[in-house]
Amino acid sequence: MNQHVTIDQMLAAFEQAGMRTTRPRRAMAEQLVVWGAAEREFSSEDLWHAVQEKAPWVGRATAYRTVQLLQDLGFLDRVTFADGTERYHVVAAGHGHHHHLTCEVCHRIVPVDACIAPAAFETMAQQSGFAISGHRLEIFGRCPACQADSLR
Amino acid sequence: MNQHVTIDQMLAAFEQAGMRTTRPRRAMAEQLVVWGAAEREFSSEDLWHAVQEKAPWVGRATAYRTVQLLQDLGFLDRVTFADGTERYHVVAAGHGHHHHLTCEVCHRIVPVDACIAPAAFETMAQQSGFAISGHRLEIFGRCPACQADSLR
DNA sequence: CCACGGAATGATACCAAGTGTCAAGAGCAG
DNA sequence: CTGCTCTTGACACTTGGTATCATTCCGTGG
Repeated sequence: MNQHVTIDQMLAAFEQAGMRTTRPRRAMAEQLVVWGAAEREFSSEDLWHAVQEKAPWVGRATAYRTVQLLQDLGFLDRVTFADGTERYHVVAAGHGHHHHLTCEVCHRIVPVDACIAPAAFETMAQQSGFAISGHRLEIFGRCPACQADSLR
Repeated sequence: MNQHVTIDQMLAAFEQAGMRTTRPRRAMAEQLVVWGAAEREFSSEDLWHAVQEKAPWVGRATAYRTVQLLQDLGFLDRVTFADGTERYHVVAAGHGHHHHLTCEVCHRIVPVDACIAPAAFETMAQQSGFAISGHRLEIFGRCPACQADSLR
């Protein structure tokens, strides 16, 4: 469990979705695997810049399109930080429903399993009449390293 | 309870915070009270446009500044919708900690009291070592009216 | 009632992030 | 290899928000 995603998995997902495995997509998958292993978060713009160092011919629009795509395919998670910025990170393979605890200083991300009780959803659905389809939970804090830093 | 905010309350809050009750702020407070009563959500840009009809001399920057300010003062809540857009709405007076259930079609907002159990925060704090400082929970669904619409 | 100091404003320029368009390029099936 | 079509790259454009700064106008103290 908590295995990091491989390039082959991403490319296979493209094929399976009836999409082509093109050179730009391979280049970006490579970069994302690296960032996934390092558990680093990034914006679409970041991805574009990083990929350009290895493959300068990749266009900006393509980077944005690919991030959108990989998000839809479930390889990327959009995470909101305490300062309101939104970035992405590579979701670990075989990781089910979870949310994110993020450091408001260094932006480190820790997945957490905690969530609202299903019964609570049931209750609010009945009280409001809504058909509930999804939710997002973001938890903010300061990671151990940044707590230590602020004491100095 | 669940009383809507009045213009006087907003202006009093400005004074109490050592800020001036200027003409633009009055104009925006008026608009916000209307939207608050109608439980309508809006962006900073929306506010600017709306206020301009009554007070064309109000500048864009001022609208943005005022929204930021009122958010800090606790009169406005930032709400995230299912499509990822972020907008504001006037928080009802005397309403404590709560989250939002939003309609993914018409953007209607319903406040809900449900939240994570304090014990769960305790657990994740201990497991991760983080000092937890805050959180955001957004719940998405389809309101009764929009469910009915989609059947037609 | 007036005058003054500084907060607040409005105009404008600017910036970052993301989208739409479309001709050209390149997977992949046959 | 060939051709169809998905995908791309370039770039103009839009949107949403911020920085700057001279000018305005609150609100206090006289």
